[in-house]
Amino acid sequence: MPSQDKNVTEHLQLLISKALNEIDGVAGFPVHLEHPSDSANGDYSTNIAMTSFAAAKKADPNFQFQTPRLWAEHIVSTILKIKNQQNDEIISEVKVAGSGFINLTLSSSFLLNSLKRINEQKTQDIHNFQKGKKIIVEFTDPNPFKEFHIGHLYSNSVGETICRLLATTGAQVKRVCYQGDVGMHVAKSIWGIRQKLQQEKITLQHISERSTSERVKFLGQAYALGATAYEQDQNAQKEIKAMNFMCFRSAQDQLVEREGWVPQINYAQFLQDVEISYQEVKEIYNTGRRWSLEYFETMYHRLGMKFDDYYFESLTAEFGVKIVQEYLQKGVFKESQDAVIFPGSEYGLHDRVFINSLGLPTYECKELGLAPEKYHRFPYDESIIITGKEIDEYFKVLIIALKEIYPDLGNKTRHFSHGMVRLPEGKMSSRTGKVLTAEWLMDEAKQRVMNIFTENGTQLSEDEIDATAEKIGMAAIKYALLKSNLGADISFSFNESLSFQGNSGPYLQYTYARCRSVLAKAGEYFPDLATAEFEREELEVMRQLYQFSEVVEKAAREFAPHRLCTYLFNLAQAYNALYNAHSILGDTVEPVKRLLRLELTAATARIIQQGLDLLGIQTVEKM
RNA sequence: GCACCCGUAGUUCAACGGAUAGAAUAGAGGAUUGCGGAUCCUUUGGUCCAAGUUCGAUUCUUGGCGGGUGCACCA
Repeated sequence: MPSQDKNVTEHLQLLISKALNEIDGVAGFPVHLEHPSDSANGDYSTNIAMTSFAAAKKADPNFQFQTPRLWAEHIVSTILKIKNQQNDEIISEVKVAGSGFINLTLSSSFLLNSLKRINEQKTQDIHNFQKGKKIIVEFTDPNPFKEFHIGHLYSNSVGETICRLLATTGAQVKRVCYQGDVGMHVAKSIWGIRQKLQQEKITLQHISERSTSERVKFLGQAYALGATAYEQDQNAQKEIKAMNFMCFRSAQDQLVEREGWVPQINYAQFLQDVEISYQEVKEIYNTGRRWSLEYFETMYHRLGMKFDDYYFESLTAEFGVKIVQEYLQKGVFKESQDAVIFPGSEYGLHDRVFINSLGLPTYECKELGLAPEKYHRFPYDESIIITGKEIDEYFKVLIIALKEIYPDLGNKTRHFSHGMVRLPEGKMSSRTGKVLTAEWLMDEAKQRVMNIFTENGTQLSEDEIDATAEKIGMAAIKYALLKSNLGADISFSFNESLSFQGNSGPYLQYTYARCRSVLAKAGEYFPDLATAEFEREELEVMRQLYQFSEVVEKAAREFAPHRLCTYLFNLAQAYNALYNAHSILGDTVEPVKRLLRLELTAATARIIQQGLDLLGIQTVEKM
């Protein structure tokens, strides 16, 4: 007897393969199984008869089957023969349908067994096909001194889910965040801070005493001030450029002090006739940077995740410059118009600047320094980088360059991108100040939940309301971000994304809470499932339940969290339909049915909880 | 102009080359003297266009049309 339901799909594939081996001309033919969209066509379906028809006809001169359908009948009879030989009780029916599909229906004993199994285990087993594999995943990547906006929230939600999916397949996952703590955006902020301190006649110390979000608000205003001045005031522009060099230098100084690093760039040359005090800029820089990073931590905490390590551009800049200079000598890079470029056009892509004409590293150069540094700290088997899709083109060039320099690291690196967060009002911009911050969105979602509590009533006590509203609001946001395919843009209209009806995070939480409520009312019971005739709604729930581990594995393999969302929603729908059609605890319900339905309720709750957890979403017992 | 991504109900999204293209939402109509009505049921409505490959194309190829993003010293 084969293992019951460790992996049904593989078991069925094996069964069909055995049958094919007994038929001339199709031995070893790949068997493809799928779940028919209409359950009237069974639980599994294979198109093997259609795909192998031509080959079988060619291989056998005495081929006697006129159509794929007749050919399918022949395969089915062989499958049934094997099934009887090995006393297979997993499938109850195998038959031909349509133009030659072979449909397989799972037996009720199999379905009952998998139901039982789900409820016996605290967490469901997922095939650990990546056991021991070390995977480093970079995501979110907000820039210190700037807003943590909803694009970062999107990247964070996607990244965290990917990490959880990879971990559940056995991988050892390292979550890392890479942050742009140097560059013009930082210099603009510093200029703005200095200006504001002078205007408002206050010191950094005064701001330090304010709350984290107050400080961040201050930084945001400072950036806006600096950005505007940069465009309108030539003198300010000159000062900002100087401050930029000072920031780089400050980071370099630290590296020199800490590990005796040999400076790669002489920043002093850019600072000869500058009147601004390096010490002053350095202090503003270090303080503002710290405020920002502290603020980001509060965001990660609220999002329910934690990074294992952080990388900064100030560091990778130095590393990158060293690498580029070394490989310029070796001919990987070229000089062009006083800059150092990677000739991507020779690889069918486009050229990119790695060191600009002033001798400063660009983002590309820094990223090149990042790869070996990541490997140095965590010798990975695979490196995943998740970003918005606006840098797709650039990443293609970067990975080619990486492969030229460190073939091993280059081959281990994969870039995944998600779409843009589109708003009805147009694209987000930090310059026009029309940024939607993650914090604002999370507060807004929470407030909407509070409003629903007020309107519809709630079963929660006063002191539970706040924490629960937070969980439901977060569920609404994360689910809205994760439920569709990663490639396309997300349209973020509030009424759609924060709707708590239909295909939403709160719908799943509601279903979970409903299940828990039923189980609490049922009190203690002893599962003793007996095979009986199933109602249609009961059958539909069971047909969803056994697929959980399969769906999770697929979502992990394909980096497609939306598959898990779709699955959980289908399960919840099937359960709610059962709930509405049949009584569970009513007096007239037969004991056998009561037990079955309670087991279905318990399993649904478990699967929803585990599934939502993989999406980084918490369940609530009451709402 | 060139490159990449994307065109599916009014809207937001599914569909590993498979069967009658599924959901949600909006619209219309309904359901509880019961376990949570943030639920459920019924109904209206769709593959941008044209060729090609295939037993079979929303999916693959080519060409249009439409949208997004990017195209050297920002990240």
